[in-house]
Amino acid sequence: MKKVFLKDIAKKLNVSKTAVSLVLNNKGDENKISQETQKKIIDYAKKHNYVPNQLARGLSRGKSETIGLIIPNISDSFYSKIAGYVELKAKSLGYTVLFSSSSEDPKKESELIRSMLNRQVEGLIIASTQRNLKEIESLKEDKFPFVLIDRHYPESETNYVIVDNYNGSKTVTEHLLKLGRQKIGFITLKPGLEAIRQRMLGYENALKDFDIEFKKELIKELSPVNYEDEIKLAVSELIKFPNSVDSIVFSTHYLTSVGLRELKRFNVKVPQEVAIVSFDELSAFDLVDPPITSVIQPVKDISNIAVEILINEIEGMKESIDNTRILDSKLEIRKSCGTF
Amino acid sequence: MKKVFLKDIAKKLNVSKTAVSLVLNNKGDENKISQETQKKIIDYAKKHNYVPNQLARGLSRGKSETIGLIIPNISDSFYSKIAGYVELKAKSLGYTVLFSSSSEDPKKESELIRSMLNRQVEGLIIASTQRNLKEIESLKEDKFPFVLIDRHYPESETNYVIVDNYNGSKTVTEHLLKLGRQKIGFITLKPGLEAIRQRMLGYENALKDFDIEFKKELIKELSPVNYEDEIKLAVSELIKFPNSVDSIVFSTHYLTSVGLRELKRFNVKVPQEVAIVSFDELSAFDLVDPPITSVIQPVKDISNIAVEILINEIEGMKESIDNTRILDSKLEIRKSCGTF
DNA sequence: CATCATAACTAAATCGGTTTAGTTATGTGG
DNA sequence: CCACATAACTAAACCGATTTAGTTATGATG
Repeated sequence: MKKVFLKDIAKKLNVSKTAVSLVLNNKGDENKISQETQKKIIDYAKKHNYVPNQLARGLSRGKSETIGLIIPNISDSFYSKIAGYVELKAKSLGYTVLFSSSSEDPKKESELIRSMLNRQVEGLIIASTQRNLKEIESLKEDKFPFVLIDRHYPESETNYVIVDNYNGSKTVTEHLLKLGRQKIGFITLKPGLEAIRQRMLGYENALKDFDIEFKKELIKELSPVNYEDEIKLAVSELIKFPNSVDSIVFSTHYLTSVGLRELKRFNVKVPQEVAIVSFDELSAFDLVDPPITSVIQPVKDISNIAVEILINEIEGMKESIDNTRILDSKLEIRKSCGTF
Repeated sequence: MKKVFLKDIAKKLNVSKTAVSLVLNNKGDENKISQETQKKIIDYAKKHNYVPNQLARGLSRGKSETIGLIIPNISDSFYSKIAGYVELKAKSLGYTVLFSSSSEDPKKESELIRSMLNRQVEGLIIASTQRNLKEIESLKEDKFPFVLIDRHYPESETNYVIVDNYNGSKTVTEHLLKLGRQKIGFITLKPGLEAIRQRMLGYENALKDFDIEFKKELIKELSPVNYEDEIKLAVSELIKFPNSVDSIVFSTHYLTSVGLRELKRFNVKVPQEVAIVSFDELSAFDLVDPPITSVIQPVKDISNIAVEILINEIEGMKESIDNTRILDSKLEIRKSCGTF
């Protein structure tokens, strides 16, 4: 089964490449190609399974019907869900998605942005490392369509779709406080990320509202590079004297998993001795022992809205929709923080 | 910051496009471009941040340094992990990966294959719906490089990397038998997939080896489209009289999650009343109540080997490595099947 | 009947690279 | 000093589409 090209069709049917191209791009009518000719072309193309070479198409049109999605890590369930929904939504609007993982490395991220631009993507959705302000600003300058998700640059005015990290974190911390917990630890990544900073702030202000003294020792900030090890130390320090926390807030699902594994290894009873809650969840968190109270992020909404904003902008319907969104998260109460 | 093109560089430096192209592709020496000229070009390109347009490059070379990965669903943690490892490995070998999800739809899958070919991918890694034999055969005919992963077409001779589903399933079933379980249910998807068929066969033969009568009623085959609902019925039928199973083998991690959720809703004690085991696991399965005994698939190996085979073939080092692999899975024993 | 509009097309430029098949200038051996 | 090799380049074709700026034939209009 040989590949057919535009010129093959043209030659076989004794028409010009132009005619074939126009017809197959649904521009036959507006260019007054006769119905017979159109039918002839379409039939032939169908019969021979013609599909245009996207590279040639993209090159000559300067377009590609493709958007890029840059995320820190496709293996992380949070981002893989986003990728799934973005792909679905984009496809429904006629776009293909190019994924790539930055591995939380700003340099790689900026390479990816460039590489995607070379591939003529028409827009980008980026869950940024948040250490590429320059690159982002330059996209903005070039008026290149993009939407930040999950993480944004508060110092720069861009499209973004994020969740309300502050309130999500505050709410879940308050939940612990209402249940009578007083010594609440907080395990998080070093706040290079605004999202993480907001989660920390939410935690702090919840304490404040309950007139509980904020203690620096109860906050454990892990370096993003090898937190696997650090978290073990962090957990053990929190549960021991003099900290002896009665509960821990974990700022990502991954930290929660690893942390809980540690708590179990130390034979700490959860939630009796130490209650835990998680910002963001894993699909099995309701099955875990104990089921983990989590702040659930509206993954589907984030994805859909981001794609909508982006394609809206690509297709030039300026300003027609709200292009900065802060979505609410949902507190799913389970047994890991005890009950009323 | 304006984009620079090849011809801009050529014009500015008073050399030909050819020279620039050759030099930037590391073919300066073999084409006897003088060192000065080379340096001049390289310096200018670096200073002005030149990056070649991949579409143009791909179009003219008929290559793209890109491979395609087609999986059923990027949101599924099994496939998202594969995607992550494939991306990593491919990048380390100089290739970019184009992902896409087929949603388990053969028609979509065959569209994706075509669409990827149009994008000039140089090879494909496919976790096929296994209902596209024709498409696969035609790839083979065209001598287009591809590797099947996770699912292969036993009736067709191709490259593939899969796990030993039969033995994995047999082993885990035997494990239940050794623990004295006798009425073992099996919940699976309708075996359109060879992998699933093998898992079922493993289960059956384990029973046979233990002289336990194989009962059709204990096997529940769900339709892949709305198993969410069907599984609830399946679980309830299995645990009730006259089936009253003492254990269940779930054939995918997703079925395990949903199934366990159902068991809990029925207040069935796991593993005391019904032991469960899972083929394939979720990252939190060790934290679940009870921790779930699982057959763990070597996701990283699958990915790495598939990429190696593929790129080996793309780069024409024919036959130098073994191109059909059946990898062993690992039985991770946890508490969901009771203990010795 | 000359003019103009319109229908129905097409030739050729273009996108931004790669690659083939030269060309020119210089040096070397006989 | 001529023939030839070699170094150091370059013009132009090409990849497979899209798109601009025409062209031709026909029919209507005044």
